[in-house]
Amino acid sequence: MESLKTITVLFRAYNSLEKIIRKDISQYGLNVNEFGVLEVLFHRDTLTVKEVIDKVLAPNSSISYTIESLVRKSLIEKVQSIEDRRVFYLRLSKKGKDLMNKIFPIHKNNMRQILDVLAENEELILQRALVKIGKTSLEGIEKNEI
Amino acid sequence: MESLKTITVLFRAYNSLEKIIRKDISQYGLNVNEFGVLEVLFHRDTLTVKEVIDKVLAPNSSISYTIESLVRKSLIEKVQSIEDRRVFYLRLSKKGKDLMNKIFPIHKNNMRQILDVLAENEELILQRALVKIGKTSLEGIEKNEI
DNA sequence: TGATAATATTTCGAATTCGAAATATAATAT
DNA sequence: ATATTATATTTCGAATTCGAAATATTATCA
Repeated sequence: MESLKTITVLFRAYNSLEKIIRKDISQYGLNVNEFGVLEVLFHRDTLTVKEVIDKVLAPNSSISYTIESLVRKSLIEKVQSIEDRRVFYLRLSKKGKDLMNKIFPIHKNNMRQILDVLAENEELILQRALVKIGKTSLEGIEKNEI
Repeated sequence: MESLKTITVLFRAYNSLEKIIRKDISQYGLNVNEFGVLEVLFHRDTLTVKEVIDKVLAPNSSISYTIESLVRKSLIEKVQSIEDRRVFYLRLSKKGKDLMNKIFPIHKNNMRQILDVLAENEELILQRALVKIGKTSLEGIEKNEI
């Protein structure tokens, strides 16, 4: 392959999805990063700040701000680790869980509706390809190569 | 399919690519939107503001700001249409062309290096799938359905 | 032990990006 | 021809996001 069409369509797909999500969740007073953090905690229960940062892939300063904001809104709880006091554990509060139990199914429905233009097999290949790209570029970032 | 894994990996892939691009082009004093606009004009010669907005998929206010900034940097030229004076045409200046002729091949190389983890066939399927997703979600945005 | 390096997280000011409303112009309908 | 609607673009203030440096704590090593 020669062109960057893949990058172009990836960016376009991302941007339109993001636009939908942004609009969808703004009615609950959430922005995209906030929703991302909530979603990660919704599925994984307790995580450290670092783990959340690694999953969401946004800069640590942004996530730090986001977490602050979610704590202020009482949607998550933040507890300092006793063994290693650099570390803070995060988890959804009752309020946060309730919100996500309400929002997430709707969100999931919206997203699945879009994804269902793909055949099951197609979606699987898409997933695998995206994972590969994600991994490869992450390596580039870490090794500072690119 | 049931889960939203596809969305997750799409967002991760996007975020790591964006991080690389951001870093890559910041050495030329450009941000991602600026580069996006330059890239579009690099390939299409003359476009209106609206056409650029539709291609980049960022909010018109953001692109307006970006265009302003590129004009200030003398990287693009902006000319009002005579037939329809609501419309402004955009194109790269000499300086902008020179910059892109220098930057783009490097950028392309970096991106292709990442994409080349995929087999040709895999990349083609990825492209098609992403186009479908992009289109479907765009329809959702326009019809205000989701 | 004390110094140095590594890791986790936050702070800070600047830059970017956003959505909504405003402006400018053109197209359509009455 | 005038009013209304539609389209293209910008303005504006607020919110978000960024990168770099700072802080806090732990691990390593001389």
